[in-house]
Amino acid sequence: MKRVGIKEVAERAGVSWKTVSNVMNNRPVVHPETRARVLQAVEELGYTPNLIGRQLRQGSTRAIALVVPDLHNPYFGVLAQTLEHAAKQRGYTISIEISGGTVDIEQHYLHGWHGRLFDGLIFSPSAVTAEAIAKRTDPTPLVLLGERIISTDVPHVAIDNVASSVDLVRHLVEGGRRRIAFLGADSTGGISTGSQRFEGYKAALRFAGLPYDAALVAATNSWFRQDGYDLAQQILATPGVDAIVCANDLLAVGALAAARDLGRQVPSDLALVGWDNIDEVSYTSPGLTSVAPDLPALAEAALDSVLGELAGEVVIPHRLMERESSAPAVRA
Amino acid sequence: MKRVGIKEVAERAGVSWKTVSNVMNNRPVVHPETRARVLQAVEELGYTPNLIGRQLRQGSTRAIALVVPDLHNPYFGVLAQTLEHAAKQRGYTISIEISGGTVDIEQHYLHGWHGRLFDGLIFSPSAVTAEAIAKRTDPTPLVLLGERIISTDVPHVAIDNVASSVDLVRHLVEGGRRRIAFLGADSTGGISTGSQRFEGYKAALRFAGLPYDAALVAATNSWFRQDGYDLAQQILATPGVDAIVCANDLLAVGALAAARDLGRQVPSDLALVGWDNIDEVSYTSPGLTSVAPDLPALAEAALDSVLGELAGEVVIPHRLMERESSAPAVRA
DNA sequence: CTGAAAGCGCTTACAG
DNA sequence: CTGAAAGCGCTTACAG
Repeated sequence: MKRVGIKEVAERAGVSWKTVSNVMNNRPVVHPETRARVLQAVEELGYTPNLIGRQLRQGSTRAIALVVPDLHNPYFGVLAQTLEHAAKQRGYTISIEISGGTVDIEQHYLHGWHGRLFDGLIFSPSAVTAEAIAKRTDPTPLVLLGERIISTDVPHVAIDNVASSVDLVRHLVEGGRRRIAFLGADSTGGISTGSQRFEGYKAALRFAGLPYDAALVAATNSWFRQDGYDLAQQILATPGVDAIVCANDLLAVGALAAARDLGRQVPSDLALVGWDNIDEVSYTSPGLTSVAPDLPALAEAALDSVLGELAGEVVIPHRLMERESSAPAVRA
Repeated sequence: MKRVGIKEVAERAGVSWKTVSNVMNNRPVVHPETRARVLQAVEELGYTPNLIGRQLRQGSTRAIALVVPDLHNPYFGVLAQTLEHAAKQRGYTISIEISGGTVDIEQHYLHGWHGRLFDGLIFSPSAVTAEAIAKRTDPTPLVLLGERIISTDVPHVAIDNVASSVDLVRHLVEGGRRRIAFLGADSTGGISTGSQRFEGYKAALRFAGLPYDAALVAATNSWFRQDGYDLAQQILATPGVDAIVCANDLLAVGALAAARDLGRQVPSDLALVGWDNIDEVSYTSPGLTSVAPDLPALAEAALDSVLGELAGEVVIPHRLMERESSAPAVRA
């Protein structure tokens, strides 16, 4: 089936192909009757404009790449969908790119090896270092999601990870928890989402007058359910733990399964909390308390930033979604 | 920052830009020394080829769109990632497109209004009708995921939905279940994934000599956790139900929550099973039995089909992942 | 092995 | 309001 081009349409409508272009782009300069003739020809021939030609000429694709590490975490799927919705309002498209958390692929996007296919990059960094980002020469606008990587002046958008962590710990303390563990500290020592949540945890413990105990901290940069399961087993070997702050919901889901297998009751003898508020945590037993980022706000801010309407750092509101997993401990 | 083009590279290397093109495409015709000079110029100038130019010239993007209804279902994220991995081996890219389950957007892709951005379409149909697909004139190769929509000869790739449903029901019967409900029958009456799973359910009941009871069937084409929760409540109002076959895992997760809220014990007085084998069902309490499609096989078949190396219908192997939710009933 | 020309399908000034 | 020309950045034959 031969593809029909703008020339065939012009010929059938008896106009120049420039006029067809004007009609397709809804420019007001076309005589209504001419426009009608053109539209009819378009209809009859089933013409659809070739966007590649337009993109080449305009030097823009009106597509923005969202680079995420892994779609096994449903948070990223929902994030992508929220962004897609917001981008559409502005006449842009979101392209979901999976980095697999590998340095190679992350670099690929950072350094423009994607070949101008995107007008901007919304980047959820995983493996790449701050230096690599700083060395960047590719002019594609970039915004980072999550914590600022130290020493770069790249714009970034995130909730306040320290504050939200403090909120969680205060909530646990108010519920009577005293031996609160942390699962998901950064294992590389950089500034990351995990490290900031860990900072908030330590600050809140201090404020509450609770001792910090390194035995109650498990470090990992792999945040899947199985990691939560394995590390919670480890944490719960220490006696007396009555709560675990998990650096994301997937870890909390895994920790919940571990608690169950160890015969620990949630929430009566163990509280569990996390971040992201993925759909799943409303349906676990018990439901898991989670920090919910304002996803629509995040999407708007990321787009504003990547489209050059906003610079620097943006802090997104968050909300503590309290569920049964952190209900007050039953005091003896 | 001005973008550097192929001409600047050619100039700096002292060759014609055609030679640069030859080097970039790893064509063997270039003198090693010339190639080295070119590569050095590329490096020094930070040149990255503009893929839009190439795509326009070649009439191909080497990108395949995966059109899915909604990324709130984690199955589609994992499917996308599997496809992406498989496509990369073949030098192709996957573009995840979200239809929102709306006819408009589905039509958009089916009828080529995407503007030649994709060399092929892997389509998980949700709202679109068989007629709309049959009326298609756009020449972009198309493969459907899931059940064949009746009366079209478009290639499709799916597990055997009838057989897998029979497998589930037999498993339940062997576990001693006798009043088995079905959640997720097609509410529109067409041929769909839901309708085929429902057919398998009815066939298996008949084979097992169990009566079919319409009161035990809940129809819905919305397959999220909340739908499962609501409809399971409804089904469980009928006394004696000892198992529910849910048309996907999300429905089963919702049904599990409903059972819990109604004080029903899973699996001792109610068994629950589903399809898709999403990660989540290994961590619910109890774990949910699910039909696992062979995702890598599905990805390969979908690519073979859309790239024209395979025609017609492909049936993908599936496996029954037995978990605690369908453990044999304790007989009195 | 390298060079000069043409063309992919559009849009962008510029005339008329 | 419409037309003829040029050009976006590449690759594809075709000569040499």
